[in-house]
Amino acid sequence: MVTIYDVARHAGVSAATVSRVLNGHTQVDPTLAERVTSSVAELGYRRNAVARNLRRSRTTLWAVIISDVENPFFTAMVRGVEDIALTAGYSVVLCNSDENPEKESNYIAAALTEQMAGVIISPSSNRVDDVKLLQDAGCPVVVIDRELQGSPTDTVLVDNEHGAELATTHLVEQGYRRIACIGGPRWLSTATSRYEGYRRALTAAGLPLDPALLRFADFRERGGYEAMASLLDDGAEPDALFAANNLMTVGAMECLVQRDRAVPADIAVVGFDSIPWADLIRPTLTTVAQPAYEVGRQAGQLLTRRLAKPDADVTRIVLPTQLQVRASSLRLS
Amino acid sequence: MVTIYDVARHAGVSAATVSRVLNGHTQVDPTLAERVTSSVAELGYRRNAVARNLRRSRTTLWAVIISDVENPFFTAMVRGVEDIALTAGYSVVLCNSDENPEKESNYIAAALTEQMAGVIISPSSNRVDDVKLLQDAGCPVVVIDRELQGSPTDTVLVDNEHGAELATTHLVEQGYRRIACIGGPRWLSTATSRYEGYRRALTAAGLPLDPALLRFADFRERGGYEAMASLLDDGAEPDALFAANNLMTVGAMECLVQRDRAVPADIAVVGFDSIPWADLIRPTLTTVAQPAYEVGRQAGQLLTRRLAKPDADVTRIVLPTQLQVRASSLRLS
DNA sequence: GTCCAGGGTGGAATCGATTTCCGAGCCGGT
DNA sequence: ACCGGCTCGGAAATCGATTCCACCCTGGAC
Repeated sequence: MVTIYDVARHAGVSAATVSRVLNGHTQVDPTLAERVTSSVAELGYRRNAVARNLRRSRTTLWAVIISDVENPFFTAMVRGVEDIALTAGYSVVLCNSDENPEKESNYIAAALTEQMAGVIISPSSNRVDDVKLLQDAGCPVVVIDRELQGSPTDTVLVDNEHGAELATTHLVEQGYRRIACIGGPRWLSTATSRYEGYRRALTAAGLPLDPALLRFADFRERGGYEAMASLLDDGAEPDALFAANNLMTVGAMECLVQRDRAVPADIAVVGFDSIPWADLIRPTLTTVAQPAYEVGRQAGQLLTRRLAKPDADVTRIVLPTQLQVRASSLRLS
Repeated sequence: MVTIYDVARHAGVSAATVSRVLNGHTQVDPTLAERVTSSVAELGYRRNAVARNLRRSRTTLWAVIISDVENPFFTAMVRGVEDIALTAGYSVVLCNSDENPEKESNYIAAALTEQMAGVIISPSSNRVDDVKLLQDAGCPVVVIDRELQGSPTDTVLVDNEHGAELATTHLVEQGYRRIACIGGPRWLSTATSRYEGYRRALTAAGLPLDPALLRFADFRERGGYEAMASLLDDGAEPDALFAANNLMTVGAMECLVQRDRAVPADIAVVGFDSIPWADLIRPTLTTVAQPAYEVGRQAGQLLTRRLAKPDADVTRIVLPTQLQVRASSLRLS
């Protein structure tokens, strides 16, 4: 393995000079600099980032800890983070916590021991401890998608409550009266906000909040499927459904397809968060679209800002959601 | 920041002993060990992985360089890699090359400078140079999904040619005669193999290979859309389509929907690689399913094996594909 | 009682880069 | 000719862990 000393010897300078040329902080005689760069090329030298990071006691890596790699929302978001990271000279390490608090803790511990420059996380639990751990260790953190109570942290969210309210109101306006809701895990702020939006829309419309029409699942496809099945089996007779995330919407739809319930004739459906290729699904799905990529970008920008100014005020960004009406929620005349 | 020396001082032992306790390689007096562990807990010590990696000149990180995070095939595969990595004591760093050879080169360079323990890559070009670079530096590499000519490397593939042949033959058997093909970038082995399978099936059936029915796109949704549009606009009059990957299938379908071409009545469709929620798409899509998760697992296992035995023989694993017939390819009677 | 084997421990070197500190050389002004 | 100030290069310290090596101590063999 060729080290900086080999380069120095080959170029007839000291290791310090090689380092200076490589990092370009201070002035170096152009002649020497030229000798150094050509020696680097000739020997095929690549600097050892581990040694470098140790000495500088910081890295150029961001850990992005997301709760589900297979959810298109998160992958789109990661793209947004990546684009910011690259322009700011950082690389992104993607960690998949799989909605599992234990895996999440492990990744956080790893981020600390690996001296990551910063962490962007969508917490899968509302344990504040882990995030606190990072902050106490001086590691900048940005929380995305889900709000964390208790410790002030830079956060990027979408307007979940308003989105859910729009979706539900839309169903009301279409004339649906028995609007069921498949909510997410109660400990996630996204789930509670979306449920709250649903509730608000119902009361605003003067409709009762019927517990028989409520189910809470796990934000996964299978959970959505089972919640829908239970709604149908228990005879709650919903005429419409609001599902609180994309995967559960899909699961619910699959259940409806399997049981030959026509959408929207028998049951109208609105989902939260868009679904790839929503146009190919029949009927096309009405969804509350979230600016996933933009969430990632904003989180990236927040992190770069905090890296530059560790003591800046804590920021909380809320991005708007948008109701995209398609066929699945329209009242057939 | 608390270091191993702080722990040593607090526990009244030497740093060497602390290290021995932490790593558990050699025997340490249980009394001392106990003192060390409680000091670690009390001081909240976390070992500095950067320093550790420098000294041991190896890390416990795998870089997984995939060509598109937003393609469900790759995310499923990553899950497979992850599961193996975790049990083997490694962490996975996911890098998204975005089918961009330059980004890919950057990630490879980063993997080298960061002293990654190993790399799993789905190359977005057929430049062997980059992969050679890794191997020359002694960094174990496993190539997945796409074959790389020229240098022997552990590889995990699926049986692309056979899968494509099955798909095309199926269309032939359904009575279609003007079967179009939207292929992928010619420099990717997946694209050429799938095209080859298509070609073989046609000649086996005694059908001509009509250039008017051929398009080559970029494995992306937009590319599939445009290829389909061009097939329709140029009056090639296909009665069926074989699309060489999932995203292009979706793009083509979107084009067909937009132009009111009924599937399969006007044009039958078979896609390579499955699509999430294929059951919700109308008509349901016939696809060649790949064992994405299993590809990842096998790649992970190959990597652990090579890490254990750097000189083991090069392995090439080919996993089977499977035709899943759904509505989009059936001849309506 | 002496010697030897061997487990357990601490001191110090080491990994490969960065960065501080200091001295050498050069320039222009007096 | 001398001096102050400035630029640039090199020697050496440093980051925080691991690990080699030397030493001590204990117990068993003779």
